[in-house]
Amino acid sequence: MSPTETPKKILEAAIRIFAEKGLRGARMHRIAEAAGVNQALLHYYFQSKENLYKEALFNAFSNLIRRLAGYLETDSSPEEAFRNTIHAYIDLLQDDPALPRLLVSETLEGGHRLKAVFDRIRVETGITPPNIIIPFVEKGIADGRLRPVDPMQTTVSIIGMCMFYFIARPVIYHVWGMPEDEAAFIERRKDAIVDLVLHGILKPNAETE
Amino acid sequence: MSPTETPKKILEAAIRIFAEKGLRGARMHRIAEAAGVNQALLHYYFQSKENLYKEALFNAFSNLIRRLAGYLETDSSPEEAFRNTIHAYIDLLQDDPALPRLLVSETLEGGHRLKAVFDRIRVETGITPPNIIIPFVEKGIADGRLRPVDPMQTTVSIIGMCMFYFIARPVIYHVWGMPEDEAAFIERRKDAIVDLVLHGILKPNAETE
DNA sequence: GTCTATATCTCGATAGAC
DNA sequence: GTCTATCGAGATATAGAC
Repeated sequence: MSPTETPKKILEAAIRIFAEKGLRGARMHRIAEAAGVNQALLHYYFQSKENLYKEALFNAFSNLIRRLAGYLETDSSPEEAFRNTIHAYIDLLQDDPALPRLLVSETLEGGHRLKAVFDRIRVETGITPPNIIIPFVEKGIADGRLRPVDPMQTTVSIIGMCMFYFIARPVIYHVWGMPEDEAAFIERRKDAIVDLVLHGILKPNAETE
Repeated sequence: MSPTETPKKILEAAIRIFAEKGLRGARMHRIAEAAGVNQALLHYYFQSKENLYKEALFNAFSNLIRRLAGYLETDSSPEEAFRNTIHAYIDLLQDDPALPRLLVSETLEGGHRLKAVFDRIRVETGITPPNIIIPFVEKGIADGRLRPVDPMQTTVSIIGMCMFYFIARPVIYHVWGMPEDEAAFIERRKDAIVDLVLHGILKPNAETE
């Protein structure tokens, strides 16, 4: 295979395995196996497990942030902006189940590596990840279409509702049973979040417009 | 020390360390150290790390569920019921930071042990954990005070908003800075969730009553 | 019941041939 | 660049004295 393919394959396998098992649960020989290469090559290209993990985090998240920022270049109404944001967020998480798992397992480790990753994303792309939503809330309040809610708390609530499903999925399925059709379940999840958020923060007289 | 004290101290230390480091990150000798006992005693009382972990999960969660069920024995208005539930939930998580970390780290491991724990809680206490919220939603809809929302989706949203803060705390603090006063921050978090939920699901004409 | 000492195993990392 | 072979650290678990 072409020489530059090997580190790429290692990185892809690493993202998958780290997402599945977490930093401490992941095994270097499993990553090598998944990438179809020898274990010694992981160290040849990435030196240590720690460093491979950091590279995996950066790759996974810079990808997400870039794609999310693309969805949000819109100056439509608050209704449309929130609907689009929530749909985009859930679609991205659904496309790539590694992301919420990586985020959560790294957060449990203390989050300091994620801090470095966000800083690197900010430097390389100019985007400050969670500040994607806040301007929409502030603008909506200034325009008098949203009630005067706390923009930051609203952001945490929206991201929390979107992510929590992907984090707690095994537990949710155990409690209420595995849905017959998971795609349909996720569509209902989107609608429920959009419904709750719009009724929750739009000014009542603006809701029907 | 009294003989029955030792396993109790081990269990308390185990809950703390497993919550901090996760199953794979936790070290038996650290648990022994935190409990102030010899490492061999962990195996004397609990046989294996796996078994100690299961006992830790059961103890932590049966405690939470019992306390939460206590808060909810009320037949007040939907406004009060939701306010009380959200406040109670966040208070419990704040009192015991181990809980959300245990929940999440176990979910990342696949959640099958948590499944067994929930089953055991149901058998021993008669409570089905997440079904605590659903009856309130159903009753509110039947009474015509809530919009016809999906009770299960609403439950997932509420629990998600409450738990997500405790899961993502290190990341939130990195992005927006550590709050000067965390207790005040958490109070604002409660108010924001109550505000969003009540405006989000109460029937408009019922909101002002 | 509680301790010390140690067996056994697994993993990350590296040396060195090709 | 890629492989085989292996080192050495650190982990769980147990044997056996007290």
